[in-house]
Amino acid sequence: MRQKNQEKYKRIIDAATKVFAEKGFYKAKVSEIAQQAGVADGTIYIYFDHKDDILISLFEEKMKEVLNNMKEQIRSETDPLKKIEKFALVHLKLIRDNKDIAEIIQVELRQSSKFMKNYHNTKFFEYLDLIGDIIEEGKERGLIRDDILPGIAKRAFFGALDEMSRFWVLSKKPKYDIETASEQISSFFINGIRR
Amino acid sequence: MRQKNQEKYKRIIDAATKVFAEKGFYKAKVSEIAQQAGVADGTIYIYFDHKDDILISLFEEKMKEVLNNMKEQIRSETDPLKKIEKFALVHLKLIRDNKDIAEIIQVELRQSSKFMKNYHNTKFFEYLDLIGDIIEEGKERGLIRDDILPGIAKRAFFGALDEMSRFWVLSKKPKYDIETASEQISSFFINGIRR
DNA sequence: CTAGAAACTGAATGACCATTCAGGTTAAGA
DNA sequence: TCTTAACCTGAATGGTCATTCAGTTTCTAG
Repeated sequence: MRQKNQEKYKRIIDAATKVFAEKGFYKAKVSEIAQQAGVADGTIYIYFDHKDDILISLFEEKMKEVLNNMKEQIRSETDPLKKIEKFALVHLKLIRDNKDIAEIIQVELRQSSKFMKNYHNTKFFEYLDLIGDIIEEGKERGLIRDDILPGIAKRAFFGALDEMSRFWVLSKKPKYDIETASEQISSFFINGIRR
Repeated sequence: MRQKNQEKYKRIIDAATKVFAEKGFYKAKVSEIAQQAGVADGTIYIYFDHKDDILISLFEEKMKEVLNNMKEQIRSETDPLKKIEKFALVHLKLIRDNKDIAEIIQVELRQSSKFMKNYHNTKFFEYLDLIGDIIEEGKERGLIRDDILPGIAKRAFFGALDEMSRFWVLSKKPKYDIETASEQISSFFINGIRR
């Protein structure tokens, strides 16, 4: 089923991305997703069990991409501090180039914790851990202060980037460009934690 | 009306705080808020126009408190860098002591942009600006680097704190205590931006 | 104490939409 | 060409609330 017509599955996911981003999960109508995807309402239920299931699948798909992409990009740097810079830049570029995904991650990621008490967003934690690992590495190499707690630092760094994204996603006219913001944020952070 | 029985108005707001925090805005039933507040369903509509209106009023009320409280606490410090430390501590304490409010600000603040395209959360921007102002002051006094852009820095700092809050709000067993987290975060940030 | 207004109540209404399913279409193999 | 299983369709169903409002209670002022 999800094998026969993978193309249709993707089309629904993409339609959902667009509709969820625009209206938010609860205001989005399944029929609108169907229309956007060019299929009948009922067809959605051949590919997904519930409306919830669409959102969850969407997350999984998109986060997988994001995660792989980020890993790839980070790999090219060897210096942990450079990796942090790279992370910031890639993250913000991702936001700029994929507003829809950004908006969903922004808004629905929060929602989802409540929305599905059981659904644990593993991929998101993996993403956070990319930062954690870089910090660990930096500590081992003596580039980062010993007293830094990676569990806090990774969240602080992600949070900083994420809040900046929110600003972009919500405002019409971006006030700062990606490069400036990513430089500033990684500079605060690197100066803040380096030895 | 909102004058006659201000006590009932508050009771509804408090009930809504509890219910929204637990279920999220969309899954929260007006009838449940009514029950929680000990009034009839219809009574809600004497005090509020729509369900939306409850959420917005709730924001206004709570943010007013938060804002005043923060201003008060900050005032006692004179050194901008100390103010930043204080801000972090007060913010995180607030989260710890008001999980319900925290959860709503966390989740619904995001939602609200989409949820009411027109509603501009002034109070939230005021809150952000508290940080912006501290940074400006620090720059003027030569304590903070000239190249720091307060518009970015304030968001980065808030984002860091906010992401940490999210972690607490969502996880059962807080891994770090407020004091540690606030020290770490303000230390990254202060070292990151100081001259 | 009494009339009228203001508040309050909660059952009834009606809109909205996720989900279903009876019937149609497509495609592949014989 | 025929069969039939897999797919797809979209109108109909049913459940869920937000919101209303006719009726009741409480308050106020004269």
